[in-house]
Amino acid sequence: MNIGTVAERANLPPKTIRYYEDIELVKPARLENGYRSYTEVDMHRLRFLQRARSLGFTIEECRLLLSLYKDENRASADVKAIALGKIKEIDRKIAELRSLRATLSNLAIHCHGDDRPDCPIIDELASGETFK
Amino acid sequence: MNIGTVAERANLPPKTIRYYEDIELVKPARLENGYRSYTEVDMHRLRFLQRARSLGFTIEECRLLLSLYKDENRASADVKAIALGKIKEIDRKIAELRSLRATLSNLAIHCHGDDRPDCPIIDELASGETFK
DNA sequence: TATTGACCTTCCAGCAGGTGGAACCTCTAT
DNA sequence: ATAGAGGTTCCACCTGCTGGAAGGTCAATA
Repeated sequence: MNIGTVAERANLPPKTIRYYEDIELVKPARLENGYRSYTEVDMHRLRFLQRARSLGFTIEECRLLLSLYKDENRASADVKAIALGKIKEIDRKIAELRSLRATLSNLAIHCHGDDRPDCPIIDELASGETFK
Repeated sequence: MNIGTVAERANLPPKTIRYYEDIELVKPARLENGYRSYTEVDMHRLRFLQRARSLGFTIEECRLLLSLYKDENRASADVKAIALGKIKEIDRKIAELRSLRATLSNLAIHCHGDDRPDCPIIDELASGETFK
Protein backbone atom coordinates (compact mmCIF):
# COMPACT_ATOMS: atom_id res chain seq x y z
CA MET A 1 0.00 0.00 0.00
CA ASN A 2 1.14 3.52 -0.72
CA ILE A 3 1.14 6.19 1.93
CA GLY A 4 -2.07 7.80 0.66
CA THR A 5 -3.98 4.58 1.03
CA VAL A 6 -2.81 3.85 4.56
CA ALA A 7 -3.35 7.48 5.44
CA GLU A 8 -6.98 7.17 4.52
CA ARG A 9 -7.44 3.78 6.15
CA ALA A 10 -5.70 4.82 9.38
CA ASN A 11 -7.31 8.22 9.41
CA LEU A 12 -4.00 10.04 9.65
CA PRO A 13 -2.46 12.66 7.34
CA PRO A 14 0.45 11.39 5.22
CA LYS A 15 2.67 14.03 6.82
CA THR A 16 2.03 12.53 10.22
CA ILE A 17 2.78 9.04 8.97
CA ARG A 18 6.10 10.19 7.56
CA TYR A 19 6.76 11.85 10.87
CA TYR A 20 6.03 8.59 12.68
CA GLU A 21 8.62 6.94 10.46
CA ASP A 22 11.08 9.70 11.33
CA ILE A 23 10.70 8.98 15.02
CA GLU A 24 10.82 5.25 14.32
CA LEU A 25 7.34 4.20 15.24
CA VAL A 26 6.61 2.58 11.89
CA LYS A 27 9.17 1.26 9.41
CA PRO A 28 7.69 0.68 5.97
CA ALA A 29 9.60 -1.03 3.17
CA ARG A 30 10.51 0.90 0.03
CA LEU A 31 9.60 0.15 -3.55
CA GLU A 32 12.08 0.46 -6.41
CA ASN A 33 10.77 3.93 -7.19
CA GLY A 34 11.43 5.10 -3.63
CA TYR A 35 7.78 5.04 -2.56
CA ARG A 36 6.99 3.76 0.92
CA SER A 37 5.26 0.40 0.91
CA TYR A 38 3.05 -0.54 3.86
CA THR A 39 1.99 -4.03 4.92
CA GLU A 40 -1.13 -4.91 6.88
CA VAL A 41 1.02 -5.10 9.99
CA ASP A 42 2.23 -1.52 9.47
CA MET A 43 -1.39 -0.59 8.89
CA HIS A 44 -2.31 -2.11 12.24
CA ARG A 45 0.35 -0.17 14.07
CA LEU A 46 -0.78 3.06 12.46
CA ARG A 47 -4.39 2.51 13.41
CA PHE A 48 -3.24 1.63 16.90
CA LEU A 49 -1.30 4.88 17.01
CA GLN A 50 -4.21 6.89 15.74
CA ARG A 51 -6.53 5.47 18.40
CA ALA A 52 -4.04 5.81 21.22
CA ARG A 53 -3.09 9.38 20.30
CA SER A 54 -6.72 10.40 20.08
CA LEU A 55 -7.18 8.93 23.55
CA GLY A 56 -4.57 11.34 24.80
CA PHE A 57 -1.55 9.08 25.06
CA THR A 58 1.73 10.84 24.33
CA ILE A 59 4.06 9.55 21.64
CA GLU A 60 6.30 7.97 24.27
CA GLU A 61 3.33 6.26 25.88
CA CYS A 62 2.34 4.98 22.46
CA ARG A 63 5.81 3.61 21.98
CA LEU A 64 5.48 1.78 25.26
CA LEU A 65 2.01 0.50 24.43
CA LEU A 66 3.24 -0.72 21.07
CA SER A 67 6.06 -2.62 22.70
CA LEU A 68 3.55 -4.21 25.08
CA TYR A 69 1.35 -4.86 22.09
CA LYS A 70 3.92 -6.86 20.24
CA ASP A 71 5.11 -8.61 23.41
CA GLU A 72 2.97 -11.72 23.61
CA ASN A 73 4.03 -12.20 27.22
CA ARG A 74 3.07 -8.80 28.51
CA ALA A 75 1.04 -8.67 31.69
CA SER A 76 -2.35 -7.03 31.23
CA ALA A 77 -1.66 -5.31 34.56
CA ASP A 78 1.07 -3.24 32.92
CA VAL A 79 -1.28 -1.94 30.30
CA LYS A 80 -4.02 -1.31 32.83
CA ALA A 81 -1.63 0.70 34.99
CA ILE A 82 -0.83 2.97 32.07
CA ALA A 83 -4.52 3.47 31.34
CA LEU A 84 -5.32 4.21 34.98
CA GLY A 85 -2.45 6.67 35.18
CA LYS A 86 -3.87 8.43 32.16
CA ILE A 87 -7.30 8.61 33.77
CA LYS A 88 -5.80 10.29 36.83
CA GLU A 89 -4.06 12.76 34.60
CA ILE A 90 -7.32 13.53 32.83
CA ASP A 91 -9.03 14.04 36.18
CA ARG A 92 -6.36 16.53 37.18
CA LYS A 93 -6.79 18.41 33.92
CA ILE A 94 -10.56 18.52 34.30
CA ALA A 95 -10.28 19.85 37.85
CA GLU A 96 -7.89 22.53 36.69
CA LEU A 97 -10.17 23.60 33.88
CA ARG A 98 -13.16 23.72 36.20
CA SER A 99 -11.43 26.02 38.64
CA LEU A 100 -10.33 28.16 35.75
CA ARG A 101 -13.85 28.27 34.44
CA ALA A 102 -15.19 29.24 37.85
CA THR A 103 -12.79 32.15 38.13
CA LEU A 104 -13.56 33.39 34.65
CA SER A 105 -17.30 33.17 34.99
CA ASN A 106 -17.08 34.95 38.31
CA LEU A 107 -15.25 37.72 36.54
CA ALA A 108 -17.74 37.82 33.70
CA ILE A 109 -20.68 37.97 36.09
CA HIS A 110 -19.23 41.02 37.79
CA CYS A 111 -18.58 42.78 34.52
CA HIS A 112 -21.49 44.95 33.41
CA GLY A 113 -20.43 44.42 29.80
CA ASP A 114 -21.51 47.71 28.29
CA ASP A 115 -19.60 50.55 26.69
CA ARG A 116 -18.38 52.03 29.92
CA PRO A 117 -14.62 51.75 30.37
CA ASP A 118 -14.90 50.48 33.91
CA CYS A 119 -14.23 46.73 33.84
CA PRO A 120 -13.88 44.36 36.78
CA ILE A 121 -12.14 41.73 34.66
CA ILE A 122 -9.33 44.06 33.79
CA ASP A 123 -9.20 45.32 37.37
CA GLU A 124 -8.89 41.84 38.71
CA LEU A 125 -6.23 40.76 36.24
CA ALA A 126 -4.30 43.84 37.27
CA SER A 127 -4.72 43.45 41.01
CA GLY A 128 -4.45 39.70 41.26
CA GLU A 129 -7.33 39.46 43.68
CA THR A 130 -10.19 37.13 42.91
CA PHE A 131 -13.85 37.98 43.39
CA LYS A 132 -15.63 36.12 46.12
CA MET B 1 14.09 46.38 40.26
CA ASN B 2 16.25 43.64 38.82
CA ILE B 3 14.78 40.70 36.97
CA GLY B 4 15.12 38.35 39.94
CA THR B 5 13.04 40.62 42.14
CA VAL B 6 10.21 41.06 39.65
CA ALA B 7 10.38 37.36 38.87
CA GLU B 8 9.64 36.56 42.47
CA ARG B 9 7.01 39.25 42.86
CA ALA B 10 5.23 38.32 39.64
CA ASN B 11 5.63 34.61 40.24
CA LEU B 12 7.30 34.02 36.88
CA PRO B 13 10.71 32.53 36.07
CA PRO B 14 13.30 35.08 34.86
CA LYS B 15 13.61 33.12 31.63
CA THR B 16 9.95 33.65 30.92
CA ILE B 17 10.22 37.36 31.65
CA ARG B 18 13.11 37.69 29.20
CA TYR B 19 11.01 35.77 26.70
CA TYR B 20 8.14 38.21 27.22
CA GLU B 21 10.57 41.00 26.41
CA ASP B 22 11.63 39.15 23.28
CA ILE B 23 8.06 39.04 22.06
CA GLU B 24 7.57 42.64 23.13
CA LEU B 25 5.07 42.26 25.92
CA VAL B 26 7.19 44.09 28.46
CA LYS B 27 9.91 46.64 27.72
CA PRO B 28 12.13 47.28 30.73
CA ALA B 29 14.77 50.03 30.79
CA ARG B 30 18.43 49.14 31.03
CA LEU B 31 20.94 50.17 33.66
CA GLU B 32 24.48 51.23 32.78
CA ASN B 33 25.71 47.73 33.51
CA GLY B 34 23.28 46.23 31.02
CA TYR B 35 20.91 44.86 33.67
CA ARG B 36 17.18 45.11 32.99
CA SER B 37 15.47 47.64 35.24
CA TYR B 38 11.76 47.22 35.95
CA THR B 39 9.34 49.90 37.14
CA GLU B 40 6.15 49.30 39.10
CA VAL B 41 4.25 49.67 35.84
CA ASP B 42 6.27 46.86 34.26
CA MET B 43 5.65 44.86 37.41
CA HIS B 44 1.93 45.36 36.98
CA ARG B 45 2.00 44.16 33.41
CA LEU B 46 3.94 41.06 34.40
CA ARG B 47 1.52 40.19 37.16
CA PHE B 48 -1.32 40.77 34.74
CA LEU B 49 0.36 38.41 32.29
CA GLN B 50 0.96 35.79 34.93
CA ARG B 51 -2.69 35.85 35.98
CA ALA B 52 -4.06 35.87 32.46
CA ARG B 53 -1.76 33.07 31.27
CA SER B 54 -2.68 30.93 34.25
CA LEU B 55 -6.32 31.53 33.36
CA GLY B 56 -5.63 29.96 30.00
CA PHE B 57 -5.40 33.05 27.81
CA THR B 58 -2.95 32.67 24.94
CA ILE B 59 -0.11 35.12 24.50
CA GLU B 60 -2.02 36.87 21.73
CA GLU B 61 -5.10 37.17 23.89
CA CYS B 62 -2.91 38.60 26.62
CA ARG B 63 -1.57 41.14 24.19
CA LEU B 64 -5.13 42.12 23.36
CA LEU B 65 -6.16 42.27 27.00
CA LEU B 66 -3.13 44.42 27.79
CA SER B 67 -4.04 46.84 25.04
CA LEU B 68 -7.58 47.03 26.43
CA TYR B 69 -6.06 47.43 29.86
CA LYS B 70 -4.07 50.48 28.97
CA ASP B 71 -6.88 51.91 26.85
CA GLU B 72 -8.85 54.06 29.25
CA ASN B 73 -11.71 54.25 26.77
CA ARG B 74 -12.19 50.54 26.24
CA ALA B 75 -15.68 49.14 26.52
CA SER B 76 -16.08 46.59 29.27
CA ALA B 77 -18.20 44.63 26.77
CA ASP B 78 -15.08 43.92 24.71
CA VAL B 79 -13.31 42.39 27.64
CA LYS B 80 -16.36 40.46 28.71
CA ALA B 81 -16.71 38.99 25.23
CA ILE B 82 -13.16 37.68 25.37
CA ALA B 83 -13.79 36.12 28.78
CA LEU B 84 -17.03 34.50 27.65
CA GLY B 85 -15.34 33.11 24.55
CA LYS B 86 -12.70 31.60 26.76
CA ILE B 87 -15.33 29.98 28.94
CA LYS B 88 -16.89 28.31 25.92
CA GLU B 89 -13.51 27.04 24.90
CA ILE B 90 -12.96 25.60 28.35
CA ASP B 91 -16.34 23.89 28.24
CA ARG B 92 -15.41 22.25 24.97
CA LYS B 93 -12.14 21.03 26.42
CA ILE B 94 -13.84 19.63 29.51
CA ALA B 95 -16.38 17.77 27.39
CA GLU B 96 -13.61 16.31 25.28
CA LEU B 97 -11.67 15.16 28.31
CA ARG B 98 -14.77 13.61 29.83
CA SER B 99 -15.51 11.52 26.77
CA LEU B 100 -11.89 10.49 26.65
CA ARG B 101 -12.02 9.52 30.29
CA ALA B 102 -15.16 7.48 29.75
CA THR B 103 -13.56 5.50 26.96
CA LEU B 104 -10.43 4.83 28.95
CA SER B 105 -12.22 3.76 32.10
CA ASN B 106 -14.42 1.50 30.05
CA LEU B 107 -11.29 -0.11 28.72
CA ALA B 108 -9.75 -0.39 32.18
CA ILE B 109 -12.87 -1.98 33.63
CA HIS B 110 -12.75 -4.72 31.04
CA CYS B 111 -9.09 -5.43 31.67
CA HIS B 112 -8.54 -8.07 34.34
CA GLY B 113 -5.20 -6.45 35.19
CA ASP B 114 -3.23 -9.49 36.23
CA ASP B 115 -0.15 -11.17 34.78
CA ARG B 116 -1.98 -12.88 31.96
CA PRO B 117 -1.00 -11.59 28.53
CA ASP B 118 -4.59 -11.29 27.38
CA CYS B 119 -5.51 -7.60 27.48
CA PRO B 120 -8.70 -5.92 26.25
CA ILE B 121 -7.09 -2.50 26.20
CA ILE B 122 -4.46 -3.61 23.74
CA ASP B 123 -7.06 -5.53 21.76
CA GLU B 124 -9.24 -2.50 21.49
CA LEU B 125 -6.45 -0.17 20.48
CA ALA B 126 -5.54 -2.70 17.82
CA SER B 127 -9.05 -3.32 16.52
CA GLY B 128 -10.44 0.17 16.82
CA GLU B 129 -13.69 -1.07 18.31
CA THR B 130 -14.91 0.43 21.51
CA PHE B 131 -16.41 -1.53 24.38
CA LYS B 132 -20.01 -0.91 25.15
C1' DT C 1 3.16 10.74 -27.73
C1' DA C 2 2.76 14.64 -24.93
C1' DT C 3 0.82 16.44 -21.23
C1' DT C 4 -1.99 17.03 -17.30
C1' DG C 5 -2.88 16.15 -12.57
C1' DA C 6 -2.63 13.35 -8.67
C1' DC C 7 0.47 11.28 -6.03
C1' DC C 8 5.03 10.48 -4.18
C1' DT C 9 9.88 12.04 -2.49
C1' DT C 10 13.18 15.08 0.45
C1' DC C 11 14.38 18.92 3.11
C1' DC C 12 13.83 23.07 5.66
C1' DA C 13 11.12 26.17 8.54
C1' DG C 14 7.73 27.27 11.78
C1' DC C 15 3.78 26.99 15.32
C1' DA C 16 3.19 27.82 21.10
C1' DG C 17 5.35 28.95 24.98
C1' DG C 18 8.71 28.48 26.93
C1' DT C 19 13.18 25.72 29.16
C1' DG C 20 18.15 24.29 29.54
C1' DG C 21 22.80 25.15 29.07
C1' DA C 22 27.22 27.39 27.86
C1' DA C 23 30.11 31.22 28.19
C1' DC C 24 30.66 35.31 30.05
C1' DC C 25 30.08 39.75 33.08
C1' DT C 26 28.94 42.15 37.68
C1' DC C 27 27.86 42.89 42.30
C1' DT C 28 28.27 42.02 47.25
C1' DA C 29 30.14 40.00 51.32
C1' DT C 30 33.66 37.94 53.55
C1' DA D 1 41.23 38.49 46.58
C1' DT D 2 37.82 35.55 45.86
C1' DA D 3 33.58 33.03 46.08
C1' DG D 4 28.89 32.84 45.04
C1' DA D 5 24.78 34.74 43.62
C1' DG D 6 23.05 37.28 40.53
C1' DG D 7 22.89 39.25 35.75
C1' DT D 8 23.79 39.05 30.30
C1' DT D 9 23.61 36.82 25.40
C1' DC D 10 22.84 33.23 22.21
C1' DC D 11 21.62 28.84 20.56
C1' DA D 12 19.39 24.55 20.87
C1' DC D 13 15.66 21.78 22.35
C1' DC D 14 10.96 20.29 23.85
C1' DT D 15 5.90 18.17 21.70
C1' DG D 16 3.57 16.77 17.73
C1' DC D 17 3.04 17.88 14.08
C1' DT D 18 2.08 21.14 9.63
C1' DG D 19 3.22 23.99 5.45
C1' DG D 20 5.74 24.78 1.53
C1' DA D 21 9.27 24.43 -2.07
C1' DA D 22 11.42 21.74 -5.54
C1' DG D 23 11.42 17.86 -7.71
C1' DG D 24 10.36 12.56 -9.35
C1' DT D 25 6.55 9.11 -10.80
C1' DC D 26 2.40 7.20 -12.44
C1' DA D 27 -2.09 6.62 -14.82
C1' DA D 28 -5.28 8.53 -17.87
C1' DT D 29 -6.56 11.30 -21.44
C1' DA D 30 -6.29 14.31 -25.96
